[in-house]
Amino acid sequence: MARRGPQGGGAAKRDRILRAAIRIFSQKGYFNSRISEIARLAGVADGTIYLYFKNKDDLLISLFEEKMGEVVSDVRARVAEGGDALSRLRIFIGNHMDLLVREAGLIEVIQVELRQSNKFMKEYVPVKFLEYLDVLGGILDAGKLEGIFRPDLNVTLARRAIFGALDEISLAYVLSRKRKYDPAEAADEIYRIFAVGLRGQAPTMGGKP
Amino acid sequence: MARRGPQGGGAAKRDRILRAAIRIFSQKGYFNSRISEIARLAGVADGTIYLYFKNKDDLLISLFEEKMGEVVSDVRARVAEGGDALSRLRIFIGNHMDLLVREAGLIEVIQVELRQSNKFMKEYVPVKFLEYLDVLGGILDAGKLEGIFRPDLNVTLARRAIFGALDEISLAYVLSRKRKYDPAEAADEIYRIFAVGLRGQAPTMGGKP
Amino acid sequence: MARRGPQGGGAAKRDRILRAAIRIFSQKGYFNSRISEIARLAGVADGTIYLYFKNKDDLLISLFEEKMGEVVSDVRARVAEGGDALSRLRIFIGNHMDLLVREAGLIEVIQVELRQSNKFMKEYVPVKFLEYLDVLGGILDAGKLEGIFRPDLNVTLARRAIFGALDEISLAYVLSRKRKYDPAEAADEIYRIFAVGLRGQAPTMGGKP
Amino acid sequence: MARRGPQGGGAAKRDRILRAAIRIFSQKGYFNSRISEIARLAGVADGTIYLYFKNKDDLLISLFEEKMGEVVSDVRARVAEGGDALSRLRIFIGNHMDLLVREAGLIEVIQVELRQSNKFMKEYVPVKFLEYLDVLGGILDAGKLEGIFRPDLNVTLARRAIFGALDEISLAYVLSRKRKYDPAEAADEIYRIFAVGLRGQAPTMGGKP
DNA sequence: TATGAATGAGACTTCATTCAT
DNA sequence: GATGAATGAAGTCTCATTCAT
Repeated sequence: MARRGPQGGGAAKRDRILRAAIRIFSQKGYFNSRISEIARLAGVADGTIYLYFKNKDDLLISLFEEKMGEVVSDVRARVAEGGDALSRLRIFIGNHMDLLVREAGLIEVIQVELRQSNKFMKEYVPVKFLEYLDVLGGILDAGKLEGIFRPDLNVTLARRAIFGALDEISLAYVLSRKRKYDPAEAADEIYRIFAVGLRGQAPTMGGKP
Repeated sequence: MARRGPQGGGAAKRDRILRAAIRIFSQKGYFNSRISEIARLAGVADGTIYLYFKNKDDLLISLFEEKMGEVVSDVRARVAEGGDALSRLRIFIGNHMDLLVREAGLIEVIQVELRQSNKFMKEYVPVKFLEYLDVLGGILDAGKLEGIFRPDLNVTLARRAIFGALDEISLAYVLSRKRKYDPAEAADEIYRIFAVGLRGQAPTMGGKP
Repeated sequence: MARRGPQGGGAAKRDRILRAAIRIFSQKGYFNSRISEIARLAGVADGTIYLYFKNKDDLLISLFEEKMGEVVSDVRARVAEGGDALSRLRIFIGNHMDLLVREAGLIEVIQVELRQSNKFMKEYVPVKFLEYLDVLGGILDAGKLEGIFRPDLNVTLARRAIFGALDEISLAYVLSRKRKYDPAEAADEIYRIFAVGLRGQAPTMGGKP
Repeated sequence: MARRGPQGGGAAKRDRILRAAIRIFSQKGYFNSRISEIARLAGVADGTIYLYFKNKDDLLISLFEEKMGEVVSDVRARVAEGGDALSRLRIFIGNHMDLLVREAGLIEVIQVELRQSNKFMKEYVPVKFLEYLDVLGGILDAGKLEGIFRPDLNVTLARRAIFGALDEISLAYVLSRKRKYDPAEAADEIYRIFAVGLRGQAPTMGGKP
């Protein structure tokens, strides 16, 4: 998040580089992306990238943190507009699926690369991602207090489950060329499942359990 | 030294290479793994790997397909033991979380690399992964017929949602050194959420919707 | 007329750059020194250096010639104060070792970089260095005329030998952190060796020659 | 000195690389030499160099230590042939000047690069160079015991002085295209100076001291 | 089959130098 | 004159893959 490199007018150039990186990383993946390609797309010389970012890793991480930071701020504001926990959950889910359209490249990078980075970049903690999860956790906690979700709900697990569901569906959407379903409809279905699922008791099973 | 037959000895060697690849890929990721390191761990020469696999990509894909194939066969057999859709869903979920313990390395590779590969390896269709999803889809379809899940449930989406939830929780488990929760307990919680969530109608929201 | 760069106020800036270059070159060596680092230490912009010097090579050579020029003028004046060749040799040697203290950085640069430059910079002739050697050669020539040194002394070789001895001892002094010996004492010892050595006949050897 | 890289047949290749490095380094200097150029001259691929040496630095240092090691062994054997300290000093000096002819490239590299490396390569101690100085120190110590050199001679300084004289004259020889003097004659002159200089008392100076 | 030394294309990154302001 | 952001050529080193043994 630290602004390295030239100030002022440079900010626009820095942003051009970040956008180019999103585009290239999302198309080819981090390891298959070439700095020279990002530079070309950003309309700068290769070396210029190193005025704004320490190295290729730093470019990826800056992209995560800064762009994800914007996403987090945005979803926070949107969720705050909601009423009870259910309506806020609805907003959160709807917003997530909507991001697929609004911020396609960024989402693709995050989905594919965040896992790699999480696991293989030493010393990298995905702060902004954890904040995003916290927004969801806050909704679930509130829902328990409001009596909307069952009191013994494991929020830590549940928020991961919801995020995982959203993320997987996003990925399927992103990967399939055919775009079989509509993100808004998908948001509805996911909401229905969790709105009910977080509230009630499990039914009894039939047959050999 | 008496040489083993080409089949027997070779098959064992091939498997040693695959196991070594799982170990190294899961620790460092595909792009950070070196063929020479896999060879060393497998106890063969670098060149030997190319007698069994076309190239590094092929090693990863073979690993996906073959090992994932075993996982699919296994879960099919286990699920067949169940009674109604709910009990089979319970088995599926329990089995998935249990894989984290039984097949730790493999799961880590699949979680992290499958996304990359899905997106960036030309011409690769993750057949076995889709079969795994089909097992889940079969359970959901049956549940609808059995009247356990609501009739308008979008199975295509729901199976992705369930898989995503399981996968994300697995990932969190794998990434956290602390192992905050028990896979079996996590399986219970996930089951409760979906068993209920797949059945009922969404409640009405309060506040600004 | 021959003056490069800006006039007046510029001269001070030019000197700041030269001093900074001495400091950086002496610490890191020519090839490991960065123009940007010299600029920072001199308190000017990178580009400013190119207003006063043609390029990095020119900066090094200017440094050699100008600073070495001062050293030569200075030693000439000091030597002129001496009486016979021996006393002038003593002054020359004492002055050289004293330079280690008075002009530490410059000496380090000359010792280490002059060799490189001598050999690898096309078209560079270290004029001032040769003048420095000439001062020494003049003393030896005079000594021969005065009958203090033996008449068949090869002055060309001897002046190199004396310079080499002084230079090597200076280098050892500069390189060792411990500063094992005192430059003034070292000057005494060197003087003793050469004062005697330049005069007499070699003794006969014993054993297998 | 540690033998890295392939064994056996590789030793010849390793040596080809070292010889090529000596040639290129001596012609252009370390920093102006390209790995690709050394590889070409050695008749190997660029990457092959890295099978035998860790990096470019390691190539230079290996060259110093291994080749200098041979020089030290050799001079030790030659000096042991001598009788008293004077005759051994004569051998040492003669051998040093003779190296200029026998091992021209190596000597050039050592003269020019050792200074750089001494000063700027962290953690590098020129062990073999110090051993070479020790051979000279041993001769001087013996000479004092034999009563050939004066008893208050500072051996640490004197051996540096002798080495410096030899080194500087070698450098001048190497640098001058014209080859003004003969190494053997130069050896004679240097020997005469030190054989006398190390023995006697300094004469008194005339004039202003 | 198995080996592993050798290959060489190509990536990241640095940094002297330029030039619009 | 002074600046310093921008340039882009070029070098070191890596590593998947090959092939002679």
